Amino acid sequence: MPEHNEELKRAGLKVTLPRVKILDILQCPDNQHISAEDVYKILLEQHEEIGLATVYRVLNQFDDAGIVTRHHFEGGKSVFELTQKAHHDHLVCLNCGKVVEFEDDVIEQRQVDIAKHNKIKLTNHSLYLYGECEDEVACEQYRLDHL
Amino acid sequence: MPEHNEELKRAGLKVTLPRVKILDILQCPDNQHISAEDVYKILLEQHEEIGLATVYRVLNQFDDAGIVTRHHFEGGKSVFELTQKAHHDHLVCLNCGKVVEFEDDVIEQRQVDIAKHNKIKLTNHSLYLYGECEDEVACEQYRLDHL
DNA sequence: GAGCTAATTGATAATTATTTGCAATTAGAT
DNA sequence: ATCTAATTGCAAATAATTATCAATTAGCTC
Ligand SMILES: [Mn+2]
Ligand SMILES: [Mn+2]
Ligand SMILES: [Zn+2]
Ligand SMILES: [Zn+2]
Repeated sequence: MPEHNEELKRAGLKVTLPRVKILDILQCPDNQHISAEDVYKILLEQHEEIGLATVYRVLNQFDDAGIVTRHHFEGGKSVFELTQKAHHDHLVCLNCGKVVEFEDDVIEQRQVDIAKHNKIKLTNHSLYLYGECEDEVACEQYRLDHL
Repeated sequence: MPEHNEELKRAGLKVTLPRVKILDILQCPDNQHISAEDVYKILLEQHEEIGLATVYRVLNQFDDAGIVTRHHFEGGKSVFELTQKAHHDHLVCLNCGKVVEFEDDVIEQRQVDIAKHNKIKLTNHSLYLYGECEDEVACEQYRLDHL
């Protein structure tokens, strides 16, 4: 019933429980910029019997269909987010993992100019700013969780 | 004798054949932005008996010492380059793998402003522009080599 | 609604990139 | 020359992701 189904059909993908559940998870604000492994963990918490291989497969299909966007933050694993209407780039806190999104027309335009200047047809780009946020609590909590 | 030795000693690393050979390879203009695996292949061609694990270890040590800079271009594997005096970002041709370096003060400054605006202490960033260059020959050759 | 078929899934094995453990080897200090 | 911590090679171990394949379904077709 929900509009999820429409999105899947438009992409030529059958409406299956794994796909709907994964879309549900991506939908949740807490889970923006989430890894395949973390999607899988949430499914386990929800007692959904969906295999990790399926999670990877579905996320790849969503990526191909443009439903999600894949990012490569530092850390080696891919993270995904529902594709937004507008392009944006990211600030990532190296201490607590917090991700802040931003858009900057000046940077975007410069990229176009640089590509043109070098006679390269620009197809896409990735820009990640890494740093340390001021949220002491979040940073500390993250450190505890991750070691 | 060469100034390689100085760089290694300054980093508190013993001057060993693997390290010197790997520096030699990184030195070569053809090998800017090279992966560990490719460094290893070149060592094989040179009939140097250096293990792949050593290549990874040495590159990590060089990275820690700031001797090399690690990049994560699309493709999953890390690529390394000798750390340049000046920071720069990269344009990468998705067809032939060619890498073009560029510096843009406007973009750099904007990044600083954006980080400040979001109250994050900027420590580093990665910016990669992907596209298709006009070098038909190189692009075709690359396709043949990689499939 | 039954039947059909290509798409999908789960479990597991396989890959790829990279790291680790460990015994044997050395660079560089004494 | 001696000594020792650093280094290396090789093999085994990890981590992230993909491929294989038999069993299960979503979405027609009648
Ligand atoms: Mn985002
Ligand atoms: Mn470079
Ligand atoms: Zn933080
Ligand atoms: Zn090219």
